[in-house]
Formats: sequence, structure tokens, C-alpha cells
Amino acid sequence: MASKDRIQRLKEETRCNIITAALEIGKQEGWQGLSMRKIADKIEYTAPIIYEYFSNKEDLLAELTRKGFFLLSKEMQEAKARHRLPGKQLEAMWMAYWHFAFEHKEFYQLMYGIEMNCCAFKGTPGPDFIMPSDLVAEVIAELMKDKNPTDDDICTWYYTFWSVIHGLVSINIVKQGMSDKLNHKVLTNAITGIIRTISA
Amino acid sequence: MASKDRIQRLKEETRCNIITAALEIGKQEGWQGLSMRKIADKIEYTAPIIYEYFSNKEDLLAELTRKGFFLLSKEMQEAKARHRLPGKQLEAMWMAYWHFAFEHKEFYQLMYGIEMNCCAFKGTPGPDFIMPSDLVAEVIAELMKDKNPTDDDICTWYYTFWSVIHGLVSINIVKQGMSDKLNHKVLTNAITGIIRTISA
DNA sequence: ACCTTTGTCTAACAGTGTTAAATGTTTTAG
DNA sequence: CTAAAACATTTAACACTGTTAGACAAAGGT
Repeated sequence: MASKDRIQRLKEETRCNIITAALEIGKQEGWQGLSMRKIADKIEYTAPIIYEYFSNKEDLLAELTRKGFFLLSKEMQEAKARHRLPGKQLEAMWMAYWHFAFEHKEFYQLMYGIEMNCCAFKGTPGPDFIMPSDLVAEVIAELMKDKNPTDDDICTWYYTFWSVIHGLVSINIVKQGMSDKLNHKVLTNAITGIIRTISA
Repeated sequence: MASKDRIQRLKEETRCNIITAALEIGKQEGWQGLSMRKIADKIEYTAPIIYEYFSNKEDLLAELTRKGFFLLSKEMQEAKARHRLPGKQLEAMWMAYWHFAFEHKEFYQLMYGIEMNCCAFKGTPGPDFIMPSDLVAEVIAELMKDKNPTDDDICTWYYTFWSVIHGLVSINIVKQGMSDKLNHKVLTNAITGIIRTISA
């Protein structure tokens, strides 16, 4: 029967509603302020309904995290596509990362905040979207290709990049109102510095 | 009466007991697993007693954070004292920071984790102990003294340092089991790299 | 002996995640 | 068209959380 499809679509829709409701609350009140009952209120249901779609809160949060990584991956890929030289690509990718952190603060905090998923993300990365870490690793490898880098070498540099930028993001998310000029200086200093060191 | 003193001392002692109990629980179960009732259980009292010593949970956590910063400051000062040249001092200080993060993981997570206090720490820093950030800023200033650095310049470099190292710590706390050699390489690369750039 | 202060606990409130059972509503079968 | 089975949704509960008000008993001072 076609009514099955309709119902399936409705279920799909409320599942989506749960996610967007959670996202809104996380955005407005922070992830600490997110509760199952608040989500239920927002989608005009009662709390247990959510467990029909997600096995628990952690599961729901994981889905949001996945969404976040997908978005970040997309923006970093686009940034990469705007350049030819690996050095420029890397710079653009980390700049995209930087912007993502503030444009989608709520996502970033979920992805790298409280329950730091950091780089590894347990769960299917999906068929089409590449993990940001892999994305960067590719370009680093390209940049170092005449040096025959080991996986460890590439890891080292990826971690160096990520450390600086995540550290900077952390400061700015907590202690906002820092001078943009200062931020920009530290950021570009760090990025170009590392790139220079890699290819030196 | 002298009994007043005894009682005062007993109060002081249970206050201390509360703190150490909280610290133990935080160490064993993580800060998420800390609850007022668990603390009360450990010191063989009931929960409301804690509110006689701390106005709320946040207050108690703040005291622990304070303790953590005190410890870190001490170790960084000792590290500094072991060297003469500002460059070497900086290196040793950040290494001390690095070791502190893992030796006192529970403190570090409280200080820079969940409720990121980052660099600023609202509340009295106390008379004798200097904030780690100020400690580092001093040495950076010393290292740059022939360049007439502005406060912004010093800030920039402090943040750069902190970003890299906090970022690296973050990875290691979450995704432990990373190769020590790799860590060491990234860490020393970053530290000496920044120092070289500062004094270049 | 009485009164006040002090220390401590019990009970409660409002909130959290989560589950089992009871509802009501729709779909299916006879 | 009615009876039964399936589904959707809610109510009620459990075990927690931080926090506060009120009771209660022991100690101190007069």
C-alpha cells in the first residue's frame, strides 16, 4: 500500500524534526542545556517518543556530530578546490576549518568539545564524505611527495596543524572578544609557518 | 575558650576532606561522575553539609581549579628556575606544562576542559602564586626585550604556544596510546620552532 | 533549669535520562 | 461491518542530579 510510504515519510520527518529541534536548543542554550523533554516539547510530543528514533541521548548526539563532520568536510573540500598548489590548498582548508568553528559554533563544540571526538570518529564515515583528517593528510602527502614521507610524518604534521588551530579556536570560543587582528596574525603565522617548515 | 579552636580546626578539616573526596571521585570516575551525594558518602555525611562549606557545586569546582592552577604555577616556576637563558626557560616551562597535563590529568581537565577557564581565571589569584600565563608572558618579554614588544605581541606568542600545546594535550587525553616518539617530535618541533621565530 | 546557638539530617522540589505498562488509534482479517 | 491484531503515543514510574527549608538533637552560655 502507498499509505505505508506516507507513514514512512512522516516518521522520517519527525526524526528530522528531532534533530533540528536538538540543534536549535543546543544553539540557544548550549549542549549542557539540552534535554530529551525539551526536545519533545519543541516537536510537540512527549519524551519517550524520541527513543523510537534514537536508542538514547548519546546516539542522538552522535548523529548530530556526524552531521557536523559532514558539513566541515564539505567546506574543506570546497576550499581545496579553489586552489592548485598544495601549499595554498592547505592554507585555504585550515582557514575553512577556522571559519567553520565560528560559523557553526554549536557543531564545533559538539565535535571537538565536551566529548572530544577529536579526529577519530567511531561510526561509519559514509561512502561519499571524507573525514577532514584524511582530507588534510592527502594534501600534506602531496606537499611532501618528493620527501617520501611515512604515515607517521604526515600524522605529525596533521596533529601539529590541528593542535594550533583547535587551541586557538578554544581560546576564542571561551574568551570571545579577542582582537580579530591578533587572531589573524597568530593564525596565519602558524599556518604559513608550518607549511614553510613542511616544504623546507 | 580553646574548644572553639578545636572546632574551628575540625571544620577546616572536613572542608579539606570534602575537597580531597571530590578530587578522588573526579580522578576515578571523571568529573561528570561527581555528585554532591557521592562526596557526602565518602566523608560520611549527608549532602546538605557540603553547602555549609561551599555555596554550590560550581564553587567547589572553582576551588579545585584554583588548586590546580596553583600546582601548575609551582611546577612551571621550578622549571624556569632550572635555566638561565629565556629560550631554555620557555622550553622547560612548556615541558613542565606538558607533563603536568598528564601527571595531573584530572586537574588539567578541570582547568582547561569542560568549563574552559583557558587563561583567565576569575577569582583571586592569591598573593604568592602567579598565573601560568603571566609567568610565560614575563619570559617572552625577556626574550624579546631588544624588540620593544607591545602587550599584543606578547599575547600573540603566548596564545600561539598555548594553542599548540593545549591542542596536543587534547588529542592525547582523548585518543591516548599515541606514539610517544611522535608526540615528542611534534612538541619539541613546535616549541623550538616558535622560540626560534620569536627571537629571529 | 532554660534559652540560644550550632551541627546535622530528613524531606522535599524541580530537574535529568530511561523504561514498562497502559492507553488510544489505526490497520487488517474474517 | 465487526473483531482482532498492530501500531503510535502517553502516563507513570525509577533512579538519579543539585539545592533548599524545616525539624531535631546536642552543646553552650546565663
